[in-house]
Amino acid sequence: MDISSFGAIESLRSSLAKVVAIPPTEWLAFARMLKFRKLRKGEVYFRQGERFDEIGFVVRGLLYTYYLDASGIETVKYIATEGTPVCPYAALIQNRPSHFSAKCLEPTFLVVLRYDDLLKLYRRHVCWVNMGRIFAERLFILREERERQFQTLDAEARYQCFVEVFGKHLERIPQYLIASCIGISPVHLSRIRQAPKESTPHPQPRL
Amino acid sequence: MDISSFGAIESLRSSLAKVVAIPPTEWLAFARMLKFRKLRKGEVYFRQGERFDEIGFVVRGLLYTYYLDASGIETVKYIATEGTPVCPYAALIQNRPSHFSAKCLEPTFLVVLRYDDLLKLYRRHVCWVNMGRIFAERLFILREERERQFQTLDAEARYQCFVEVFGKHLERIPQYLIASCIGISPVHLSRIRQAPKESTPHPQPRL
DNA sequence: CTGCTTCATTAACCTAGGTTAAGAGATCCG
DNA sequence: CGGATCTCTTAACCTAGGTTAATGAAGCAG
Repeated sequence: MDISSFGAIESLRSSLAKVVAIPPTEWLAFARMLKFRKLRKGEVYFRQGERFDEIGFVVRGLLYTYYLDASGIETVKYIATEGTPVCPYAALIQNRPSHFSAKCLEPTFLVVLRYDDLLKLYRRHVCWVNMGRIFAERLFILREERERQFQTLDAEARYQCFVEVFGKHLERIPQYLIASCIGISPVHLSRIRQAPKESTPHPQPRL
Repeated sequence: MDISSFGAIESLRSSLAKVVAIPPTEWLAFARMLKFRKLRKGEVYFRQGERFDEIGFVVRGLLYTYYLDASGIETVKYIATEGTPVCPYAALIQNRPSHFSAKCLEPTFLVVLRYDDLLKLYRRHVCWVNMGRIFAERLFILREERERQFQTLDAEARYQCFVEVFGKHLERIPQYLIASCIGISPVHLSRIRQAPKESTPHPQPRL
């Protein structure tokens, strides 16, 4: 555990405390379970088809998760930014190999909790079960919303949604990965960005 | 509570007992909270844009959930069959109006629990929090899988997935709703069913 | 039985978005 | 500095799937 870990744990503590109240002893037990990972740009954090038993929280850096098809083509599943968890959650729950991979877009620092340890926490104290429930609920909401976008929106509207969510990080993510993430070709995304059909005739960009 | 309710509660009990162990007193408290709904074919169970505070379990019958767009066009979100829950879960969690509606395809009988009561159960006993967590996890897995299908599969492959999940109920669901549910036009679904491009040259249908 | 309505099929035509390919800036590196 | 390598853009062309519309089958009311 290097010196930078302390700040990371503190920031994690304050964001978890907003979700449920955690008694001090529980917090200590939790903090003792945490580990850390430093990953280089381009490094794979976990791999499709393999078992993986960690939940990572992004402290610094940026990752993307992706499906790999039979011919080796990557399809971006989602982007993980600072403050968000990154793990093959469905695979952990079901104790199966992950059906997607995760790779760093930047040098990345993660705080990690083993899934085994999370299960131990569930048995220790209700607060962790509530935490787990609330996290699962939030992930559910995220997935349902994205499902809705794919089912009901066209390419341009999906791009607008992407910008709403990842606007602050747009310049850190290559455009061809954004395209893949919203399910279109990089060529088409370029067209969209070039000539947005003005739905609401939006005000001039302020200088 | 009519006579048919007892069988319904018993079947609910046995399916919940498979998820977590429920102490007898807790089961009683739960059972006392349950209510029942009988809906006619075509009747709307809950409506997009309105608050709704029940979780329904389908005992008998069939419903579909759907988004309604600005021009009044329905897009089928999903199908709820016997033994599955039906509720605007994201809306309940966030205490907001539902962003989709639910309508019966057949005369339907539901066992219902008020969301308020579920929150009370969470405060009563850990078993309910675990139940809530596990339900949220399962719903998450379902939504994530469907998101993946929309992002990575073409129309025909999505139809195959639909058949895998709802095969037993295919004949109860009109084809144009199936088409909408997998995000294609009814015309195209008809084309797919007419001429499936043989991926694996499947064996002759046995007689 | 007849007429009405609802759903599936089929064909003709159309469009959103994919594919391929050819530059043009960047960025990096020797 | 000059070349590689990446990424984005643009244009030409192509295709999966949408739209419209006509026809037919099946259910149902009277």
